[in-house]
Amino acid sequence: MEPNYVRVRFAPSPTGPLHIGGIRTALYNFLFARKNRGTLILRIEDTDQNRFVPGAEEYIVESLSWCGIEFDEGPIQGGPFAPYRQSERSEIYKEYIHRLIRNGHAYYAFDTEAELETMRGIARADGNKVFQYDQHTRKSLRNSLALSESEVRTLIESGTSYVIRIKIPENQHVVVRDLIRGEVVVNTANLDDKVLFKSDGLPTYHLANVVDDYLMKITHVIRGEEWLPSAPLHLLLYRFFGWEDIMPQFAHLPLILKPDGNGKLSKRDGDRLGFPVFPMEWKDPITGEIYSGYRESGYLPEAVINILAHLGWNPGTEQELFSFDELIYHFSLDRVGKHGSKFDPEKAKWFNHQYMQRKSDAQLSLLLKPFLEHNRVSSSDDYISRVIRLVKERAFLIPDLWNSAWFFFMRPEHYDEKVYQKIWQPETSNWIESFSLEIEKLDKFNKDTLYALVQDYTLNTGVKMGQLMNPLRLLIVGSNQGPGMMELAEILGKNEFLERIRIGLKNISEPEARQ
RNA sequence: GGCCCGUUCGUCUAGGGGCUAGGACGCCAGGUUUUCAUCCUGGUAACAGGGGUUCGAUUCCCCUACGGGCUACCA
Repeated sequence: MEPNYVRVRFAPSPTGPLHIGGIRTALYNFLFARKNRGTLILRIEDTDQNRFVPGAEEYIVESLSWCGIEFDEGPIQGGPFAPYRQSERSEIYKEYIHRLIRNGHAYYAFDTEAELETMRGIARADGNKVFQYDQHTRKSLRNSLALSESEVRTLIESGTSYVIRIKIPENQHVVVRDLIRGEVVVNTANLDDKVLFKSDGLPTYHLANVVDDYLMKITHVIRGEEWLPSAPLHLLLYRFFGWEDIMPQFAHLPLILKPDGNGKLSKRDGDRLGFPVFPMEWKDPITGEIYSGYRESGYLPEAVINILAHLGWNPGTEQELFSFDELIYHFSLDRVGKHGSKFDPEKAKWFNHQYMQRKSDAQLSLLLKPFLEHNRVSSSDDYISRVIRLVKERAFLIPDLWNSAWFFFMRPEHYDEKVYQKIWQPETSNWIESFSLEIEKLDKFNKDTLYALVQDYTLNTGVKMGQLMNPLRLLIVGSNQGPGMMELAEILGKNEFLERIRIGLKNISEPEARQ
């Protein structure tokens, strides 16, 4: 492997669906890898069997793939450092944890959950303090540092369950160099003796992460800011293993925050505030709850990627819209900000609108077709393209394509009551009737001939443009919406146009035909 | 509570010792349009506060306030 080769990993835990914060972390890793012609690895961190959620790993893989984030190594594609699922690597961690014990950097702790809970209670009672298992308290607890060697041996041999904790050194300054934040200095007096190895025989995140990043030759750890507080612990582990000079560089990303109020974005925010927080719809296998996704809401993956890319990073120019390749070209860790950003659902929609406009008519037609099928209507490709051309600029999300074009494929089933009340006058029916008689006489029916006809009619009768056109629209589409009448009429064709007028005129006076 | 990180328009952000503090979303007002949208033009709006350093600080330093993260045999 070349000395400056970049290897990064995205390491989710399959405890549920990945929300857009996780997607963004994956995206930045992806962009960084591609930018530096490096390797991107997917590693599944499933060392907590209690939090395993069926379907979560598949969900993660599929949503990343929907976003266009492809991995070079991982559980599916394999690779030289397989396996890429931590649950399949448990033997490896045992070897390393014992190395730490032999070197005096880790120790056995036999304290039960109940005992620790008691300690927490005592600390709380004493001025609302928080109990910490650390250099100040470990000597009075049940562990191999406080107990005699024979006591420890007896405990282990009798099958007493234990965890293995790191022995944090006393009063040292640990300096973590972060690509985004600069130097972060922490005194070990504030660090606790984190559990490295659980009583179930599996490592915790801290150990597994460091060991795997080392074994997989990771060069840069790009992860969320929630990991910054444990970075000193990780650095200490690298040091104890003797890997400090080859350990990866760290980059802790600022978090994505709720649009309203405070705190980091969480899974419930989406449906509470009316926007998706997940890339794809997710059904909770236990509660059956459904969380909406960007894909199902009608966002384009390239728009989602762009939205996410700009949440925390900016190119330093005024360019806002990027293709995937442009993103790769421009991306750089030193243009990632330090502070969290609130997610703005409105701007997300605007981004999607921009990307919709950049699609070709053929591409948009493809996006419209499922709606046609769903409504059991069909049309020629040419007809669909003409419709698309007329309505595309109104589409912010994919379903808007159908919502603003359905009347090209179906007749209205009812007429908007409010619009009717507003525009329908006693004379209206007569005007429309006489006007449609004129239309019938038309040899060539298109937007130009129709417009000329309208001009003549209004001129000759004194009926105002709006007095004719608005009611006409109501009869044709059932509301006051839609593209220009002439274009609309031309696409519909003379027969369909007149037919809708006939049906409409017959029905609209019936109150039950209006809604 | 403790430790750590952060703070430019409502939001996403650019900028950086001397600028009319720039852009985008939103919002408001005009224009285009027979409608609703789109679109175009314009407008509104920000350097958290207090001390330093300096000829000069929004920019550098300190303090405070506020916000965020972490504080599990979860990641």
